[in-house]
Amino acid sequence: MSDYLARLNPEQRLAVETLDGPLLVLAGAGTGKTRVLTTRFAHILLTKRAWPSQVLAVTFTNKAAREMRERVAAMLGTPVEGLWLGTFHALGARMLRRHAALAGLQPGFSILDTDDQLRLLKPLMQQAGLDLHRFPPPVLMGQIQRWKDRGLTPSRITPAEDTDFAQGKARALYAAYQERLAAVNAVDFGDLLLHTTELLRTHSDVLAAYHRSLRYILVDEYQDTNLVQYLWLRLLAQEHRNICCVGDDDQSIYSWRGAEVENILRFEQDFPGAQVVRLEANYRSTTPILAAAASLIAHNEGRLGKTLRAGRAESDGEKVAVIGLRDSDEEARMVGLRIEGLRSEGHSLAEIAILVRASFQTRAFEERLIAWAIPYRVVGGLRFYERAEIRDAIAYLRATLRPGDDLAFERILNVPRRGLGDAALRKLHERARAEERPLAAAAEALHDAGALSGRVREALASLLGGFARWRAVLARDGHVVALKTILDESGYLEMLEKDRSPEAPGRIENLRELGRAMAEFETLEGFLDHVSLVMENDENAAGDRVSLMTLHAAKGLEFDTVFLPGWEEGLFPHQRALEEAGTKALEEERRLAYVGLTRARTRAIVSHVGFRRFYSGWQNAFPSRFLDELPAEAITRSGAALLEREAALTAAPVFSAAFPSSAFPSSAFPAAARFPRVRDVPAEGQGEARRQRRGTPIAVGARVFHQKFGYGTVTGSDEDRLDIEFEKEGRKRVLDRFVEPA
DNA sequence: GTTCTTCTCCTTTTT
DNA sequence: GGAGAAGAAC
Repeated sequence: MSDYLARLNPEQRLAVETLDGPLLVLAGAGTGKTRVLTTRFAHILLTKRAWPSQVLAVTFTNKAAREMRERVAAMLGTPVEGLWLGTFHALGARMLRRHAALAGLQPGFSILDTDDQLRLLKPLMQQAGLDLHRFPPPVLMGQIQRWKDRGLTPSRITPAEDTDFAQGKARALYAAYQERLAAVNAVDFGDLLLHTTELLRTHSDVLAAYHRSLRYILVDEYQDTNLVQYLWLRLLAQEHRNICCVGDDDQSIYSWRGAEVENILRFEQDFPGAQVVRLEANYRSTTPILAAAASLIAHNEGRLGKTLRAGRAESDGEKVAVIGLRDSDEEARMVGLRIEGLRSEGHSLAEIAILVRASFQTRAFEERLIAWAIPYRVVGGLRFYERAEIRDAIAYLRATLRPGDDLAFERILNVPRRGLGDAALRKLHERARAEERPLAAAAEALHDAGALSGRVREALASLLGGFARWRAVLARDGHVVALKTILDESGYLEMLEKDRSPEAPGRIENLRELGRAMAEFETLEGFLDHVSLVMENDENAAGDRVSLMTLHAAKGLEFDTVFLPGWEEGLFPHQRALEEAGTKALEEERRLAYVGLTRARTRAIVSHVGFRRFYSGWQNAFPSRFLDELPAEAITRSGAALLEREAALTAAPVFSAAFPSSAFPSSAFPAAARFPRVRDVPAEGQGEARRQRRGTPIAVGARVFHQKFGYGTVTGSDEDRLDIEFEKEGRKRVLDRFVEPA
């Protein structure tokens, strides 16, 4: 027996050695999921069942892909080339480049970011005569994305599915959007899988070729796949059926991004004859932490069912601490103090994490950690390539490389400011549309025709001249030199150098970093793909620092000590989940709590507060229902009684709509039943004066007078606002106290 | 065309 | 509270 197999427990070994036919590995938190995946991969190669190029291994994050690549290489003792290993999107992009023509694209297509997508969509919506205030482009973009997540091309959408947006205009706009994308030779993230799946569906020869070459399929985090990813996998696996999906239905936390837990729940029906292996021995956490997590998640229905059992020898340990505090400032202080304590006991800061529900919570902790000089890093947030200066630089490169890349051209047309504003852009668009040419070509034509005023003409000439030069530099000296030249000659660098804001030096440094990153690529094309698909922001990655991140970002990580602040109704579970009908959203929140607890190896500290800083003011809060779902024997509670008394003493009878009563089933929270839910704490009561003004309510349809706008008719109302159709001024929304009955 | 002011919004965000 | 967008004023 090879020694890499000997290192596995029996269930892990079964998961590695069951190579023929469909296999679902249900891997609970901390049960060695990554080890199983990488060992299985290496096992396939070492037993010569397939060549590296015949295995498809797919993950969700670049990090997971990188880790798998490294660990497989380590097991084989040699770096492996030619693997189909990567994220869904990276692999989709790779396939799509191979068969671009079949999807109506050229192989050099661009991959758009969110900004670009909206820039493309907006004008289409305007052309359709939509009021962009009533119908915000991001909402439509979201609808289109959801369709793409479900593998729906415009032609597959039925009218019945197109009722949510602007009286059924979404489908047509989606079709127009796809046409525009093709016209500028671009795709968005969703397209990487949508086009590829569509292509495999309709070109049996292409599909057959992949069936011949890809003999084994490995899928990580299967519970997070959406429908189009599922379809893609099923198409690729349908011939040989050697598909192994690893996942945990209890850790499905991305349904809002289109993930369908049903994929994992349905696996045995989708792949008849599938075998299922459960990994239940947890090697990560202590008994109390496991008990707390297990008891919590047991409140969810519709699970595939796993029971984590302690796999560690020294698995006894500290109970989970549940701490109630007065307010969120005190919570931050408590966390900071405890971190200080751990540090002085010699614990490494890198083994400590603060996991929050919503990103705004990080700020309070950051302030505290800064004040006490505790090094920390915020994980997540803006990725490197999402920064404005990086996107600008890339837009310059794209526009240089691809003269037809309208979106890139438009992005930098007036960055830095060169007097080419909206008016000039509109002209370019008109010309471009009339002649069906790219913006840059239209610009050239307009310029040559002498149809522009002096200033605009000069600015445009200089920019177009720049592109011509930069193209030559790119061809002659390569992309790194081209970037430097562009940043210099376009005035972009100068703009940043003149910028006195505190961010400016960092931006310049980011651009240098971009140059360094580019140097690692042979071609600009290769680099551009890398930057939109793979590049991440790993500054601050090194060093002994506390990690601060959202629960979502923490999935897959583990720490000795985990702080879980903000376990309060309305925050966690989040208000939106509470308002939703049914229990689906609430169960996802619970899974998020489960993910949080199971990140901890030896110490978990859960906290909740009575008053939380919220936007400008304060809101009072009540302990999360999840706290009641933790078993008494696995936790120690402190501070809760104090908290309740405090709430009783200070609560005032002001009701706010922010936390509807449905959030607080009185059975679960006696305190909540007795006391009002939410109030503004800042006592000096500025809030009151406003509220008392409610005199005679003004009904819809009433004729009213407004000091500034004159006479009008009320067409609608919302809280203390009235929508009024004014005779002179048109429709406006005003505060009710400024109008009087006419 | 740029700059100042006002209004509006505020969960999570693997690629 | 604070960011970002839209509108008004320059």
